[in-house]
Amino acid sequence: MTKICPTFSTEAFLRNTPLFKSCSAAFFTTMDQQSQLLSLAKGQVLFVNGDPAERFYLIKSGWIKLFRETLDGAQAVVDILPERQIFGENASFNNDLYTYSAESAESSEVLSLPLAALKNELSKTPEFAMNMLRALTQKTGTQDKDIEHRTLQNAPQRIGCFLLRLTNQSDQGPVTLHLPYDKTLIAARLGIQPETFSRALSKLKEETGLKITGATIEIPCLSALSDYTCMACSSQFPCKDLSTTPSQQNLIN
Amino acid sequence: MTKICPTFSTEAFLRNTPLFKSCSAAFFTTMDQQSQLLSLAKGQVLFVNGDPAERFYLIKSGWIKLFRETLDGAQAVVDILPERQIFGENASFNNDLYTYSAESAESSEVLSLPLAALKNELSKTPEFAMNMLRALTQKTGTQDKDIEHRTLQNAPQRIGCFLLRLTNQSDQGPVTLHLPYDKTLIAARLGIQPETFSRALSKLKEETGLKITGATIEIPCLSALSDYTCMACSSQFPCKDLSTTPSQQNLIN
DNA sequence: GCCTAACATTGACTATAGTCAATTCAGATA
DNA sequence: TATCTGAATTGACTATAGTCAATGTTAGGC
Repeated sequence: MTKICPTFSTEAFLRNTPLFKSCSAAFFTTMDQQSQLLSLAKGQVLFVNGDPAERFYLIKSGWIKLFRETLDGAQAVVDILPERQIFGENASFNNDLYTYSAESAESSEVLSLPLAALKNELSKTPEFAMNMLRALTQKTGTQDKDIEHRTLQNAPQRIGCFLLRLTNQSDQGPVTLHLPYDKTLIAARLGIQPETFSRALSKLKEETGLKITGATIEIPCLSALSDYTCMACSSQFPCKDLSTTPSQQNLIN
Repeated sequence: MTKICPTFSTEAFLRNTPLFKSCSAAFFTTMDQQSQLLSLAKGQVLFVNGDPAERFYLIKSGWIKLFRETLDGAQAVVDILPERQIFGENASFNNDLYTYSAESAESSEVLSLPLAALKNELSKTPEFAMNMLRALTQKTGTQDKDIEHRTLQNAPQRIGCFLLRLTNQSDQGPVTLHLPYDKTLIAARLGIQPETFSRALSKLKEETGLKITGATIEIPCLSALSDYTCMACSSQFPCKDLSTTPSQQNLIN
């Protein structure tokens, strides 16, 4: 096993990741032996859409941007993943070709793991396959939500929704939160241009009384924000698809 | 088994549906015994988002619209499914609650089948679980594509893409095709208002030389259409995610 | 602590899509 | 075949977001 950080245990990290909780001992051993821990600078590209795939990835720290781009460089951000999320694994059901491009959105650490062993474990351990089905189902649910929001919500509402999902879903009173990554990146994630994002955030501020200081946002009244935002959503705050546990958890949206 | 049509065999239909090809004999028997064949009029609602779920559905004929709607009635169409597609099955990984609403887009026939038996079979037959994973992976891929298109393509391009995906992907010369369902519904599927759809189709006609007669569309030059349309897509025509077999197949996009 | 590059904001203008209302058209039904 | 209803189109106008260019702002590297 290639370790940049000698005190890090791939096996322990995998065992602590809920998705893998039912995997076999042999799986953990193989993964540990064939893993590589990669340190990525911001902007570093891991693979691009259509590349042949032998490995999938598990995020140890940082943020990974998944995107697709056209010949002339326009790009659509498909997702931005936080730690403990995997990506590239779907290539094993797509003729071993990646279906999107992946780059590091901040300096990040990811584990590179063998795809073949993953697929093997899926076919051998039904409980793991069920967990993977559960994870994938959650993903399609999130995508449905994204499609809905891009159809029904305007830019300020999409931003409001993004903010609400950063809060602890059981919060009542005023909340202060810190944006998890660049505004430009949030904008891209929401399918909005940076300039529009900036103006839309101002609008949202006027409409719902936010207090904004750089990347820190104070929400004096959650219900004012949710009234404005969730008006154009099929689900009301608190969001049904999120747990009421800490906000970081919910970034896995 | 409740049969409206006495000559129809649920078991045979399931056995001929690729997704179920690895299922156990017991599964087919249970499904056959507990199935119901439903005839749905256009506009009939099968279930709504958030309903408790005991059954999933397999389309025998027609088209089923999956959508989500806000309190004030605005709706986002998430997908429109053709025959042999299943839906509602994801509820079994969402606390047995449906994640979208479903209604018949044309007069349709669907098989209603027990969710519990599906979940049981998934956990018992790894090969079936793998097939389901493959199907779900394809679905997330399609959704990624949709998100990309809503981000990067304008209305005429989205329509052009829709048309190209109706063609046999190996076609070269002029193609004549028939729209599979109402223009209003196509518009909704693409996230466009009907009026905008109408104008955008005219624009596409001017730009790429289509000939339009009601729901029949002649494409004199495929490459003119794909040049115009795929310019704003990460993938070039013929679409990588479609087989080169008959067009009906590709509606499962 | 200063400098710099990337990020963020603002202004002015344009492009695109949405809305509302009025017809027109086409397919199903009697 | 006449009628009726929902679908489709068109026009006029509005709303929203995108583009391009200039200018602030800020965090990290030296």
